[in-house]
Amino acid sequence: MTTLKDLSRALNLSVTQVSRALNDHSDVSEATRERVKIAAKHLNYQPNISARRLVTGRSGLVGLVMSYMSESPQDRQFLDVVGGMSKHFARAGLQFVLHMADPDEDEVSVYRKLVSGGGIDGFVVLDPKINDKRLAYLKKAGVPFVLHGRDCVAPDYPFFDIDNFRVGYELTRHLLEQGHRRIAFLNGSPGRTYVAHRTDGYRAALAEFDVPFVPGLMRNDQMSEGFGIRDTIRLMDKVSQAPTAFIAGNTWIAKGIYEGLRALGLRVPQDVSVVAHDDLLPDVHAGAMLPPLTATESPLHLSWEPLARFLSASLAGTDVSELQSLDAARFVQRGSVAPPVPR
Amino acid sequence: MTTLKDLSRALNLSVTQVSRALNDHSDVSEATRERVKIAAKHLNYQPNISARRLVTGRSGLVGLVMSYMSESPQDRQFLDVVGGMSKHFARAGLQFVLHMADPDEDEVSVYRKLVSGGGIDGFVVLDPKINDKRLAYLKKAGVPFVLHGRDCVAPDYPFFDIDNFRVGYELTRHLLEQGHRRIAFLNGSPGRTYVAHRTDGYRAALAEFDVPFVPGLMRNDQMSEGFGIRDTIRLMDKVSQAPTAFIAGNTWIAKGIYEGLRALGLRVPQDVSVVAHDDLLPDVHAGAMLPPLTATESPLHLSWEPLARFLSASLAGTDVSELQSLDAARFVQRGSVAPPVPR
DNA sequence: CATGCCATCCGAAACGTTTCGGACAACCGG
DNA sequence: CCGGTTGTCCGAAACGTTTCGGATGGCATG
Repeated sequence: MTTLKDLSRALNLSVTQVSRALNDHSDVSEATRERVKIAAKHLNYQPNISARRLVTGRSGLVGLVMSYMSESPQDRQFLDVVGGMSKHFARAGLQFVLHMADPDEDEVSVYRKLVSGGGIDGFVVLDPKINDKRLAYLKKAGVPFVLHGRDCVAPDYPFFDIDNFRVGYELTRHLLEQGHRRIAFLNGSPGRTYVAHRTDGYRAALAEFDVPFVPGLMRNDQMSEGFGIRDTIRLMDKVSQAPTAFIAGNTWIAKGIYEGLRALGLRVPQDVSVVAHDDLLPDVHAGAMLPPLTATESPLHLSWEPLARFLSASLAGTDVSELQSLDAARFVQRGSVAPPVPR
Repeated sequence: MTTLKDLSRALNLSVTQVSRALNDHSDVSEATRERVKIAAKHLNYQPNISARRLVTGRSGLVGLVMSYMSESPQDRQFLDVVGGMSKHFARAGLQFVLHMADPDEDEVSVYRKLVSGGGIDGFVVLDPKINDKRLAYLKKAGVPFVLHGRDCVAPDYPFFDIDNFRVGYELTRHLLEQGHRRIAFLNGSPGRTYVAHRTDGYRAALAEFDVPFVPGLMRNDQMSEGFGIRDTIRLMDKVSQAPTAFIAGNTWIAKGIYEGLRALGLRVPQDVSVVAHDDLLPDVHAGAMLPPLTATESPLHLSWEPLARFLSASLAGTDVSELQSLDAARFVQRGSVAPPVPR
């Protein structure tokens, strides 16, 4: 293993200057900086993390904590999430530590342990809940993190999110404009912030059209095809109050809705309209469904790069204001919406 | 943060003795050991792992390098693999670093880079190829690793493998005993060691029954349903030389074979017999197929725990001989095999 | 020519731990 | 009483990095 001392010997420089050259400090001439960097590459020098961490507070390690819920539909996104993060952190020179927590272990204590004993510089936090305990801890402890999603409208930490209020609003409004008044929303798991944001958008659009909010039309469950099938049938069974249109939280749910409706002998969009939010997941394409599904779309796989970038920049001291991104989903009209049939 | 120095001051002892007391070394009296441990707990002492790692040369980090092949069917195992590893390493007090390599980057150089910083203590290596360059490098560099699979019959490194020779042998032999003589084998990707081992078992069984090996009946491709469908149809199309039985490398392939045969109007097992190796993957259950699939079974998800255990034990200095495990797959007879129909 | 400034460099300390080599006393057998 | 053993202890070095405080020489300014 090559150390700074080896380099300094080889270059006839002090250890100090070599270190400063490699870390792009100010008081080292351009010529020697070049010389040092070339030699470092040539001798295949890699800084010793432990030594660096001992003297600075930093380890060059970033973490992602997940809890293992076997067989949940999210699992299919897992490669995308973890692979994407890892790849981008590797490029930023950070090592990506994946910690799979025991499901019965307290979430916060996992973070605490990793911070105090494991020396992890910062975290990527996914899937925020309302009043998220992890966020509360990380904020209080002053540990850097980046969030996929948001806690509130204007947080003071780095985040990457899409405008889920608008997603809810636009999908609902589109249906309202076509004349629908009983609109069911098969949303995601309760307690998630993005689900709440979409609900807010939904209610805002209803309010604009003076349509009362009917709690029974808002369904919350883990996003899956099964949820779509089940709740479609349950909702359509209440004949007199059955919805004329459905909003699906993602394309898996939408696929379930399609199947549920087909099972009931109903056609999309002639009998019932359907719209969805489309994360552009690898396995279900809204445009390839029959009929093609009208949706707001926003590729989930584009999240990992900015998340990784934001966290490494945050560790490097970049101001929070530059590390916040709120994307708007794109509304794509296809063939799954028609005016409601009168009953 | 309390350090050893703080403790030594408070206890009126040397730093050395405090360290030795806490680490249960021999030459410290029982009395002071107690005294030290109580004080440590009282002052809430946490050893600084960076300092410890600096002096011991260990980082406490273990790595898994994967290359990102988007959309390959392996992706569905990814959560299982990575999640399982992470969980078990966390229990062993090791941090699990996942490195997603750029597909165009040289495999070996990735390892070299990770090793040379004193960064990573050891690796888990998956999916060994014949003449695997990663193994060659790790062996030469003296970096600890554990392999899922084997290089050769009796390697000198820790590994966890199942007896793939026997898998090939038993499945083939079972079909031979039922009278089959033209047996197709839809195996895995070429170049993998386990694929070669299964092929060897297949050939050994054929030889015992004096059945010549027909190269055209051995098909190698990435394990997927599509492979099963395609090659079943291609093989059955050569009417006069069509196989009377199929061996599938895993249950995805088997599912493809079932579908291919159904598409051709052929029944299992009346017209064609099928057997497979079953990794007990989460999404396709051999016993739940129609007809239930006769298979050798060996749960893949039981691999991760021993792999993690072997690697951490290897790092702790346990002898290699105790860190090698070769499991036999269990042969389960179900309803997918019948004697061949005479043509 | 004296002064100050700038660019470039270096020695040494520091981070907190483990461990090597030795010190000191007490005790034992001869 | 002596040599050796045993049970406790300690000082100091080492791990590889960053960084503080200064050192040196060249150059322009007055």
